[in-house]
Amino acid sequence: MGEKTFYVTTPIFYVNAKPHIGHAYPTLVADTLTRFYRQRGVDSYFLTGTDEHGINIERAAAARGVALTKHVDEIVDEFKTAFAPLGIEYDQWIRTTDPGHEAAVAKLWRILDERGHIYKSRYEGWYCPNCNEFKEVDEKTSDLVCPTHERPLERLAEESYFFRLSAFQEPLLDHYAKHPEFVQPDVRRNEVISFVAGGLKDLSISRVSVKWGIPVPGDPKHTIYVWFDALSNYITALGWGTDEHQKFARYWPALHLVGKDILRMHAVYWPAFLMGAGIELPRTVYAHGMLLRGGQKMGKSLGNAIDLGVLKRHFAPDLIRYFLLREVAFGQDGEMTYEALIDRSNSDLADGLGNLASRTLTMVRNYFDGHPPRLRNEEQSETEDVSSRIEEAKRRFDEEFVALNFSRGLEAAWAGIARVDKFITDNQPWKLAKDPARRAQLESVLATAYEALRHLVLLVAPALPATSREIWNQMELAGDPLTIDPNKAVWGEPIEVSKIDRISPAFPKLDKGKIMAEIENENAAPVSEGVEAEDGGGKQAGNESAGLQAGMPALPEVPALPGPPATQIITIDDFAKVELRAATVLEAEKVPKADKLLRLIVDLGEPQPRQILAGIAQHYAPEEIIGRKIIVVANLAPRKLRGLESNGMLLAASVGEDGKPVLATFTEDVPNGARLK
RNA sequence: GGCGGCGUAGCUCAGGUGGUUAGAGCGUGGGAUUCAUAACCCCAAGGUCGGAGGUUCAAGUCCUCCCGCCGCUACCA
Repeated sequence: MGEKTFYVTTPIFYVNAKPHIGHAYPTLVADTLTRFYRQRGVDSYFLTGTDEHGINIERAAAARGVALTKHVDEIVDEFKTAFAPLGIEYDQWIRTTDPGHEAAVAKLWRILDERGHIYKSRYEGWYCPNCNEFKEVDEKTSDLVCPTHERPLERLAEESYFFRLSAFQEPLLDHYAKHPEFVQPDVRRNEVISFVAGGLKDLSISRVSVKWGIPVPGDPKHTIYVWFDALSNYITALGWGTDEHQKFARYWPALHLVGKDILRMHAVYWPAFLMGAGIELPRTVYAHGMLLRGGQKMGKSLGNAIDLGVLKRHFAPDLIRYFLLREVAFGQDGEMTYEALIDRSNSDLADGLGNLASRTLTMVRNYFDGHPPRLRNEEQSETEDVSSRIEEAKRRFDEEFVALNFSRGLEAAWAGIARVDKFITDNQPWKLAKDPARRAQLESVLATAYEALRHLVLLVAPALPATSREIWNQMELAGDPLTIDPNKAVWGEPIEVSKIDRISPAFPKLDKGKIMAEIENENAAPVSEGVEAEDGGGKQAGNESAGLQAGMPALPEVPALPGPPATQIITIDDFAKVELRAATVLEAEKVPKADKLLRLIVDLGEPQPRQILAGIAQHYAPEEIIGRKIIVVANLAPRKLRGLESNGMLLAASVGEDGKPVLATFTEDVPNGARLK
């Protein structure tokens, strides 16, 4: 290990959703990495936590009729409770409501202000409370819903402080160029560079209409933008900006694990803030992929979410962790299904590592009365290959884990396991055991197998902390495998061992049919356990990047209370302003050079047919829409799109993940121009 | 539309700077074995390496075009 210290962070989780596998994923990875470095003697620190400010939290608490602090406390507890059984051992759980954090964020603000990176202006535009982001939408034509959430946007016209993000375009590009490791994987770096090269606008970093947050220093009617608040956690947690900044000096800069959906905040905004304040940038922002099911993001609306509650009831924590590390290429999207989980468990863990331990220990117990034979220095050309393969596995494992290629690292370890299995089969110790004359050979074979297993268990310990300890104990070895550096374990060195007697499978074989049936039963009759619920609405349930509020769904239904007011209530007068009319499509054609646009000529019962444009070209061919009866918003302000004027908007349902449009129509004949009310 | 990436055995994927019979794991089929969680070990698929051209003595591996996916971004809804 070259590094002197290691500091890893997960996104901090936005407390308006229940914990789910999407939160657990980067957290398990961070935990594994921390164990990996720590096992190798690197001074390591693992930070996770919760993001608790913002308008959404404010509203959710209000909807529940609960005090804000009580509300967030309860949800934080839920997160901690959900993570505990997964074997996650973080060093610190930061909360953005921690007083120390709030003070340090204010300090960061003051520094940026003093250095001239902040100015006061006025913001007018549309805001998505789910993203906590301002959206650029065209109000004349838009539905005014957030493109990622399909939730209504909110109109904001208020005084706001701005961060001079635009001034950091060149410094950022320069940094990306000089530090290719700063944004990973490469694909993501390309995206970030392309985004920044496209020009940066100054960033609104305060809100006056939000109270639940950190006040702007010197201007308390403003509240600091939640992302500014949240991102700062990575340094405030270490005591930056306070008298207690030893950890900051010791551990910064960090490896930030983030979901690819919140990459921009981490790879553009965050380093710009830090540059502005003259603080060293993170070492790496690594964007991991999303967990998929059936090729699609997990989500309740699709009914395909993998549920933490179900996972915990049926599968061991080590298996969940191993699966995510081994099956999913970190940095790429990955499929996660219960079936695949069971298959991995059976083939890799039960038949692989588990069975190797089992057969080795059983023979030691049966042939050597439980006392593992040790290697002798005599000729053992046959075993030399085994030891060199194990060393190779160790070397590759470390190389890949440092590069965050967990899947490949584990592959290397398993190649080592296969080599030992083959060695045992080739040498047939069960036959040697029947011939007293070949006792020495038997000893050599089992000593080699046992020694190889010792090294392999050490190697995989960060990925299988609980079960590696279990196997280690069954091997009757002294100490804790998670505190022994595999690279310092010497082949054949003297070790402390006691008599082996209790042997039991560390990874019992899983009955796929049975487990799948059980899971299906549960899905049919959902068990009410807090941690498993996804949100009630929106398309973005389960899988969004853990935390930092990138599209976290709103709080799930609270018992005995109606759901939070995700939609604005309007009066009948508001509705009356909208003039909906029946119409018939007379002509339709694709608009050149536009992916989604169809140009329609519609009969609204008016003297002249109208031209309207509709963004449905990806789902409706012009010919299949001609002649259809549709519903049009007739009094929408005219709008030019692609140089063509649109005089109205057709109505369509937005269905599914990608908002596929389905045209609204009538089942009975309706004259053109008939008003809907 | 712009930028980036992908498309290799049933499935998931490896295949720096072009060069022997294109690989691995899983699944499947056959064999061998019995120490072990019916596990392990051995053998097998004969895959137009998305399609079409081109460069080259030689191309999954370079170039051009096309098709199909995906991401970011713009436009749009």
